[in-house]
Amino acid sequence: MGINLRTLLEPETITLEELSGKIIALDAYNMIYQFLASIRMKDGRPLTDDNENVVSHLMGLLSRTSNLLKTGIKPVFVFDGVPHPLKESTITYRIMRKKEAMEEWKKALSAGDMERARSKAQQTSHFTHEMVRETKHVIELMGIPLVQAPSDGEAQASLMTAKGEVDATGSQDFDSLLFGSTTLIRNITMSGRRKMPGKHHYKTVNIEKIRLPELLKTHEITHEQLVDMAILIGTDFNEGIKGIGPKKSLKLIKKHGKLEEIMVETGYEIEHFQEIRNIFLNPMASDDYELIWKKPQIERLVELYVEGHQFKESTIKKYIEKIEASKPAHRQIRLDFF
DNA sequence: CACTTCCA
DNA sequence: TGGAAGTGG
Repeated sequence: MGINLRTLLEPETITLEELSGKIIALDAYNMIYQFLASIRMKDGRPLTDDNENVVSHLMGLLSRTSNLLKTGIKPVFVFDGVPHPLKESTITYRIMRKKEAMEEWKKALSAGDMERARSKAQQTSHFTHEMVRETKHVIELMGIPLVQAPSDGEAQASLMTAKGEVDATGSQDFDSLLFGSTTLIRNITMSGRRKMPGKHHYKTVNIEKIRLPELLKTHEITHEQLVDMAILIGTDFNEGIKGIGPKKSLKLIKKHGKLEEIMVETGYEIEHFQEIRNIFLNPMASDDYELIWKKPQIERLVELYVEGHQFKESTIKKYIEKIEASKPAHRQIRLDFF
C-alpha cells in the first residue's frame, strides 16, 4: 500500500548486523501483515491452533523479533490508531479487494491450482481485534516498548525518527519518507531468505536503507515538494492524477515548484490537497510512551504459545533463548552512524 | 518466518 | 552439500 517511490530511490543494501545497537520503530501492522500473508500452507490456509484461531502472526512475530533482539537491535512497535477520514475510500477499496481475493481463492482451490490459491489467499489477510490484542500482549511479554499512535502508525514512527528518539523507521511502505522520517529500513522482516514473487524464479531480498536527506538532495527537491509529488501520484488519502507517476510528478514539480502552480498550468484538480499536505508535514503523534526494554516474561510467553495455541514447547524455548541472548541495551543513540 | 527434509 | 520444497499450528 501507500505510495511507490521506488524509481526515485537508490537504496543502500545493508545487513541485519549493521543495525546492531540501533533503535528501530517498526510499523507493527505492516510487519504483522507480512507474516499473516506469508506464513501459510501450500493451499493458502494460515497456521491455526486447535480452535481454528489464526496464529501465523504469532509465529512470525516471535521468530523474527527474537532474531532482531539477538542481533542487538532495539525494536519499538508502533500501532495504528484511528485512520484519518480521508483514508476511508482506501480502506473500503482494500476490503473490497480482500473479498474478491477470497472468491478467487475458493475458485483456484476447486480448480486444483494451488499456486494461484496460495497467492490469492495471501491477499485475503486481515486482522481481528483479538489478533491485534494478542500481538500487543506478546510484545509486552517480550519486554519491548509499544507505542500506540493516535492515527497513522507510520506518522508516529516517522516523527520519532525525525526527532532522533529512534534511529530509523522499519516498514515496507515508502510513506514514512513523506511523513519526514530521516531513515527508512525496508525488508527488515522478510530479508535474507529467498522469495518467490512470480512462478519459478527465486529472488534474494536485501535489507534496504533509504535516507530522506539524500533522496531530496539527489533530485534537488524539498520535503514539501516530495509531498506535493506524492499527492499528484496518489496517496492513501487521495487518488492522484491518472497517468502521473514518480517520473512525471518530479518533472512537474521541478518545472512549476509547487502543487498550486501545477494545478493552474495543467488544469488538474485535487481535492483537500492542503489537508493532505498537512497530514504528511505535521504528523499526528503521541508522546505517551517510554522507550524501555525490559526482561522478557518467559513463563507467560511459553504459556501463551504452548498452552494457548499448541505451539511446540521446544520451538518456543529456542526463540526465547535468542531473546535472552540479546545484547544489553545501548542507551546511547549514535547519530553519526546514519 | 525459520527449521527440517529431500534430492541432484 | 546446498538449494528447493515441505512443515509448523
